[in-house]
Amino acid sequence: MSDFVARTPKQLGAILRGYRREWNLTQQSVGISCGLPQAAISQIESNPTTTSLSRIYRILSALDLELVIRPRNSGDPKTKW
Amino acid sequence: MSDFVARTPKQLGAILRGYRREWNLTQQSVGISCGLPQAAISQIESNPTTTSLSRIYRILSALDLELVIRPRNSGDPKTKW
DNA sequence: TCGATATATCCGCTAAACAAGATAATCGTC
DNA sequence: GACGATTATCTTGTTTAGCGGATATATCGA
Repeated sequence: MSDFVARTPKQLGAILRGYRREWNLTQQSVGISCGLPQAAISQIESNPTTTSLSRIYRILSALDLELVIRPRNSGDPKTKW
Repeated sequence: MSDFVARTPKQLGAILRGYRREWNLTQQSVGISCGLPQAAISQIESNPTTTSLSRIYRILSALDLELVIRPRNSGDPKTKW
């Protein structure tokens, strides 16, 4: 659990939304804790394609999340080394 | 190995650069394979703070990488569940 | 050290993100 | 259905990323 691959910006937005709801936070409260307006949180959760990295990172820290980069086949048991 | 936490945009850029070099690719070739000018790759590798997610994703796919979101304490052995 | 390759930085222009504020739509609950 | 709370969608003005294209500055090998 608690390890989500975000293969597209939209998936990333959905993941952020999922974590926010898991913590029972509103877009407003998340926005306040990371200095973004509620409208921005809404937009980012639905489609952050054109959003800047800085905004993403602000939300990540507000939700106490981290971002990991790894090769695509990392999760495939057949190609573990 | 091959699992890097990008705690800041700059770290993310450094990780992308590391992977590119591991594959022995130039900024130009990466740029061509993902439709970005070489200058953009350079800028993103050094400090992608203000870069859009779409650009990041384009590079990720060019380098065959994926992005994972997880709680901050995920890597701490003491707090595994 | 020289030459070639690779990387960094600069130009003007356009399109679009961003900020602030307001409002509209939606959801859950009674 | 009505209400409050939450989320989505506008508006206007300002800032800045992104694009193309070119050029400078490393960096590396011979």
